[in-house]
Amino acid sequence: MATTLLTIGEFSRMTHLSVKALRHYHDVGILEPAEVDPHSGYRSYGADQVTPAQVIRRLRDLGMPLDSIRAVLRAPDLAARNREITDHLERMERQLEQTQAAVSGLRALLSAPAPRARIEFRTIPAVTALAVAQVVTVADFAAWATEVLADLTGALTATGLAVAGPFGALFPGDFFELERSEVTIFVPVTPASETRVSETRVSETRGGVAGLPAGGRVRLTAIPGTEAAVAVHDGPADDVDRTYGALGTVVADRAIGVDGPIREYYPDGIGEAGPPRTEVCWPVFRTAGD
Amino acid sequence: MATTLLTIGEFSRMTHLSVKALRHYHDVGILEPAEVDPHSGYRSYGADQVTPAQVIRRLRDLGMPLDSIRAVLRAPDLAARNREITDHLERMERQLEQTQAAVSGLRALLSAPAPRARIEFRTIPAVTALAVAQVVTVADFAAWATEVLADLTGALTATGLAVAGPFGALFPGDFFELERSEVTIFVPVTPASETRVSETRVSETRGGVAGLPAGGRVRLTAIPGTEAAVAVHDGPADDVDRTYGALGTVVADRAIGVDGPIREYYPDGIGEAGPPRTEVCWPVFRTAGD
DNA sequence: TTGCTCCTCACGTCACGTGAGGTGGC
DNA sequence: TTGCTCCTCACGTCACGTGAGGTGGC
Repeated sequence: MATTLLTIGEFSRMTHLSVKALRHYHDVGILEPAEVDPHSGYRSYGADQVTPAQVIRRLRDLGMPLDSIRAVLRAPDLAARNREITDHLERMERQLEQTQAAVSGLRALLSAPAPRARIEFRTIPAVTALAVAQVVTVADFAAWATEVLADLTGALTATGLAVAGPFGALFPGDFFELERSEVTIFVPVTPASETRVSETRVSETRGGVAGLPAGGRVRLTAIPGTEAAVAVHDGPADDVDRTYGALGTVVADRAIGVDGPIREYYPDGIGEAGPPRTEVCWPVFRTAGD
Repeated sequence: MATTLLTIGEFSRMTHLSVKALRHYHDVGILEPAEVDPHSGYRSYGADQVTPAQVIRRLRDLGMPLDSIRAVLRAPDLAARNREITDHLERMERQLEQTQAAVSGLRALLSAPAPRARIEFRTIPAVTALAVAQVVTVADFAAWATEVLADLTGALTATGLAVAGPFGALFPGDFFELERSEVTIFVPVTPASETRVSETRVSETRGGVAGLPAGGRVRLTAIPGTEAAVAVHDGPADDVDRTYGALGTVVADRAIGVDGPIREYYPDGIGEAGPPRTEVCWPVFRTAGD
């Protein structure tokens, strides 16, 4: 039974998709016309393609990229289809949260003066830590950090190591400059006596710790010490750049910045209960005046 | 007093804007470095540029285009600045509403079968109407329609003409195909006897009606009649394409579509109280079987 | 001197929109 | 035959990201 065929113009009027969009969807294989005249190139659409076209229109209205739409349309079953869609809705939700944070952050920025960060200089000792290091982008950092925290918490239990300080993270300079670099999240531990090793030994024996799964990404690592100018950021994570700005200004004015990753510590722990405080540590070379 | 100068890398770390973004903002004149070395091209930023940079970051997080950000930064006073920002927030709000409509529309589309539109064939007579015709895009239509309805309501009062039927709109085919065309919104009226004129006369004397402001866009116009297949859409405006699809399918199957604009009538009036019903009228050439 | 930072093109991305220039079908 | 619909390039949009290839500064 041949279904009624429609010209691209008729099909456009019926679906409220522009002719240009329909041709594009053909080009990228998202909505192939039922027939294409081999001589003239004229496209013909079937009446049964109206519903798929309407689905496409709504997914585009949701801001879903064409690649994801293709995945939805070609999903082998309802579960896979729903996964694609809910994944996208979650992405949108995260974006909405970011937008809301930007609104309130902007209000704060325009109404309040720049926070004159209270800055202290601190000597941070080297420690042994359970750590995960991976190349991530700024955009992916929050989601990645959540996973890593779960892994580190699991590793603490598995190894029985005692926590020796707050969770922290190392950000190489180019993480902010390129929006992508190898970030380390760590939790300092007191190694049990039988696993206590020199820093060198630790680096050499990465992963060779009882309780750490061999294939996992958590490693027992040496986190180097540093001298740093430290400011506490008390507020939403999205506004941490204000503290970076205030801290960087002071360092540029009054101290000698040195190489080495910027680090953050989370002294309140990291839970879902409101924004935790963040200690931002900017490596410096201390002079007598500090 | 010279403010501390920072390299682009330092400035990037302090503001969490990527180096590439900073160079781009320089290129398009949104954030000019305090100094540029004429020999090496090296950019230097002042510590006092950190706050503007943070504002830019938040406006970008709000999805504000760079042109609007430039307008915000160069606004002569707080009122102008706030106007730019609230304008953008309103655009975002409208987009959010559309997204929500898409979510519920998608749910309906995936769960319920295509509405088997109840279709009737109707002969629509020519009428005289107060009307506004203007080239608009699909994206702008809703906002534009709201304005026009206010104008038409005002014109009804001003002229004292009696309403002779529900509000309606004419959409040429290429409105959907190109997403932009001349749309007409109208309200049929019974001309007072002294202004009653033949259709031809009406066309010739556009605007020459007592009470209509000469410079306004409302005109007394003849709306031609037509024969049409009609389906009623009962639901959100964003889902009207479902009725278009069902109606177009029936027309393609069972009748002879003819030229002429698609029209919509709004028999419940157009208020803020929930989605009004929409009669969608598709021009056809009737045959004996209908 | 090495290695790091910074520089400038030139091109890619994404989902189409905007013409230009031409042809098919009633 | 006219005029409308449809066709295919080729290029533009927007806010940068991604290299390539090269230079400055400590």
